Amino acid sequence: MTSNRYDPHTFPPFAVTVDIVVLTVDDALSVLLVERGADPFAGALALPGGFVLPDESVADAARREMVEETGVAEADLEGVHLEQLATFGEPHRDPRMRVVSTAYLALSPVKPEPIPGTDAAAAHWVPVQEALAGNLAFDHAEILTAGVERARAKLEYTTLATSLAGPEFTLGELQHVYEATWGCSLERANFRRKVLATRGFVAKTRRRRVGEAGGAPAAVYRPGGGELLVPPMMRPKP
Amino acid sequence: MTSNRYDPHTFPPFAVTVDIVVLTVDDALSVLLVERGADPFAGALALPGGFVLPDESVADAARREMVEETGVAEADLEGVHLEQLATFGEPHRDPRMRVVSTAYLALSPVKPEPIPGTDAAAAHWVPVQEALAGNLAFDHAEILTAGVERARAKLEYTTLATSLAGPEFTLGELQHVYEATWGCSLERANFRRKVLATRGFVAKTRRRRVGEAGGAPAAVYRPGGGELLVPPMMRPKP
DNA sequence: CCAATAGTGTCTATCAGACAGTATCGA
DNA sequence: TCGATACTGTCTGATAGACACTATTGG
Repeated sequence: MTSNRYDPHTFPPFAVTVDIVVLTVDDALSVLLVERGADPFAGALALPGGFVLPDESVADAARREMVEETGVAEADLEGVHLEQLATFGEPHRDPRMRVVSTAYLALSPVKPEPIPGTDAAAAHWVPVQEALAGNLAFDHAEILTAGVERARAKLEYTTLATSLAGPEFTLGELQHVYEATWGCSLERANFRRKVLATRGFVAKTRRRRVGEAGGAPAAVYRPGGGELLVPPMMRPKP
Repeated sequence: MTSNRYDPHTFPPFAVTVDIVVLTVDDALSVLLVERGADPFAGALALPGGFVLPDESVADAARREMVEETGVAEADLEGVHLEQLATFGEPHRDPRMRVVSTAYLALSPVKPEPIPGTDAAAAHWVPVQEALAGNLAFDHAEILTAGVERARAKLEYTTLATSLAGPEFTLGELQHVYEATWGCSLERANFRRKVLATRGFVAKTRRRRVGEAGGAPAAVYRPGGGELLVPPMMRPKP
């Protein structure tokens, strides 16, 4: 290790930012995007994010931006799963300067309403498919793709779908989270068997709920406390 | 998005580095560490790494450090699997200045010999268990733990074990890679059945090889080209 | 009544765990 | 010969896929 390589006086200066892929399941899997006001990419859609502050950890910056830019109430952050996704560090990914950005993945059961008068006012939900078909700013299409892939993979071997389904949900809703995220349909009976047979996946409440389209009232469940799904939920081929 | 947040003239400057967790399987799962010459942590063991240069991507920096600090010949990099692990950005992880480090995970089939007269001269292989029991510099114990966890998980659902077993290997050697990485023993017959039944995992060569401890000559295999293992290789509980 | 959703039961193919048994090397 | 490793075969239990059937709601 040559000495100059760690010399604090000669280090090459970088800007470090966080970008957040906030996903939720409505009808389709959707991502929260903000409209850029200034160049470059003025008017284009971008992931919410911003600079890491000098005395703040990268993870703290991600949590702060969640509150500032997405309108998630600080109290609601409890129910939102937030994890580090990957770091993007191509030299010219931002045309103005050298910026290294650490992307985070957030899975939110609710759709926080953009709050007028705040940074979050420019935010709105866009179906992922639509977002990737349009032109996102910077390399945010690549980041979004990585986020969606991570979410899809994690539904296989963790109980994270319960984070997307909300604090309370029916098995039908939980199945819809899987189907919207994976973009395929699952056998109802087999899905139920798998979920109920996996210890710690879901916990039954005493209540039942009637869906919007009628049908028999469904039992209401809560997340079961477990984290891992072994063996994993199988994902169909096509 | 407030305008000052992206003002190139007011951004908080950070140093960005890469740290590399190079793993190989000898008798035990081992990691390449370098002895630090200067404070802080002078004399302590650390992961190889260094600054990202101003015109270099973070991934390129990782590849460059692999060559400069680990003694892997540039040509041998072909056979080494290198992937981004995670980014560590606590404010005081380096006591001298604000450093954000992106960790990479490298899986190498060979043990590159430290080359005298280069940065790699200070490098040597240490069993992972031993490395974690000692005192690594900075937050490198945390980074190493993350690397080992990633490697263990990836052996389950990818064919990456073939990267650790080398360009050519016997099924016994491949099984040893799993056992050393997971720290458990597997049923020989079931392991063989799983590996051979998975398309694209291994490809048979015409040759056979006799092991060090005698025994019948084993068929020699090459990596089979596939990436994913579906369904995954099951990992025993204890 | 019908449409739609919730919930249950069952048959079958697949696959992992366990273990027995044979074959082939070096010493 | 023995010890060690390579390789094959088989039984069993667990589980996923497919599908049929019943139950309960709203309209």
